[in-house]
Amino acid sequence: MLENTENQYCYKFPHPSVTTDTVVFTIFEEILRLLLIKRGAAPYRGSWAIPGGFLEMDEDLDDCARRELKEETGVEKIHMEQLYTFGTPGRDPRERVISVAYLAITPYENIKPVAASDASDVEWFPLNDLPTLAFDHDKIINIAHNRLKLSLGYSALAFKFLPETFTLSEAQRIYEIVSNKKLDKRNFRKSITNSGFIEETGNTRCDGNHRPARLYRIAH
Amino acid sequence: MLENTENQYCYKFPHPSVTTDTVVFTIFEEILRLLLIKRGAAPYRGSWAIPGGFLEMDEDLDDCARRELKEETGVEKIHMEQLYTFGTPGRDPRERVISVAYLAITPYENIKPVAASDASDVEWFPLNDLPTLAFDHDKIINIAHNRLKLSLGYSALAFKFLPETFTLSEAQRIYEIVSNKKLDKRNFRKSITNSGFIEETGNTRCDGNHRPARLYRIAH
DNA sequence: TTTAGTAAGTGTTAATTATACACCATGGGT
DNA sequence: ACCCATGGTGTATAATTAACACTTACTAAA
Repeated sequence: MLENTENQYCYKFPHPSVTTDTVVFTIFEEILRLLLIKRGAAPYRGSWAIPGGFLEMDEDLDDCARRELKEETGVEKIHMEQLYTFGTPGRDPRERVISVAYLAITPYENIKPVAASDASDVEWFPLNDLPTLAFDHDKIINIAHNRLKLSLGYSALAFKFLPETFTLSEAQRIYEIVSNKKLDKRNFRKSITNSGFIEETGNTRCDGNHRPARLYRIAH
Repeated sequence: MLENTENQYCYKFPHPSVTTDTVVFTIFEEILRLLLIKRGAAPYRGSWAIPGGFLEMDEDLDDCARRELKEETGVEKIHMEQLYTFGTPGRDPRERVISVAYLAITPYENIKPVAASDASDVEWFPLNDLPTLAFDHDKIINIAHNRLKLSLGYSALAFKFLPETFTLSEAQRIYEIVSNKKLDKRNFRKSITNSGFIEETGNTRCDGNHRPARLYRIAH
């Protein structure tokens, strides 16, 4: 950097902007949904987009993703992981923008999104019924969905959709919805209890006119 | 951007630099190695580092990674994929730098690295015997190695170490070296020929006083 | 209090996939 | 012709995955 006078930051070579953008997934009423904001500022003012914004100079990428998500939607304390970085020239009409995309997952009940900052609205949209999106956000969402499906088997990612305690039937529904495949109840329970991902809490919960279900939590 | 006079690029908000850095793997003499450059300029002048450099304003991230690799080492026409983006503040002493890291794989015979540009030297180093590295490049290499091992089973990545045609014994050696496990010859040949990744060329090659080996190539 | 309804919970068998293991084939070199 | 070195092949067992149906425990309504 060469000088800094009256809010001007000058460099010998041009620098791109860096943003983080986050694809937040949840499941509500048996449907995989994601969190979009309505943009309150240009460009794409009034369009729906995934939440995100510009990196500050003293913050780590992960922190930026969390901060922007919280600022625009109020959402915090959520599972987040880095997904992919998008930087094709022209993807933002203002200037060259490199966007580090994140994948986030939350139980629906855990959060109550509230629009603020650059967002004039926030809403959960079914993944299969999305509005037209700003920038290349459709592409980012596509990659996020692929990652989600791929990781299901190899990781405990699915449990990030569930609250702290949950029943095996609830867990099975998550797997079925994300993978879009029906699973066998007995085989599912066998493999999931043998996986070591989860453990019994010792409690049960009854939510209807039927036998109560045992509650589980993520192990350790 | 606000103005641009005499090679000064000014912005209302500070912008980080963006670089790409590439971890290039090969296998030579049964050892997994990676390509390092000796830095010809500050910071870390004289230290070894993975090749990379600053993003230009009109080029895509993938193109930048290829260009920088070619400029510094002469290496081109090589398999590359995006790995992870590193952006912890302070990782570069000059200014805030976001580095999009790439993973590359090449057959040893395909390329002949030659130092140029900011590199005063280029060399293949055994992964298990690396010098002290500039920046956080040890961390990047670590993540690249993990990705490499993880992807071995699920992808055709291993074949990127091999020339266009290769024998099954050569392929097996790649898998053994990367995973660091000895494999059974018959089981390996069964699984690899059933995987659909490769097909016979119809030719054979003889390189010694023994039966000639059938040659294979990546399918399609 | 009996009955009907609902989701929870449980084992066994068959099919597939992964693992372990040893010898003959084919060429070059002497 | 014989030796050497690597290429190439099949089968039997173990482990894993896939398919499949009934009983249990509770609520609510008759």
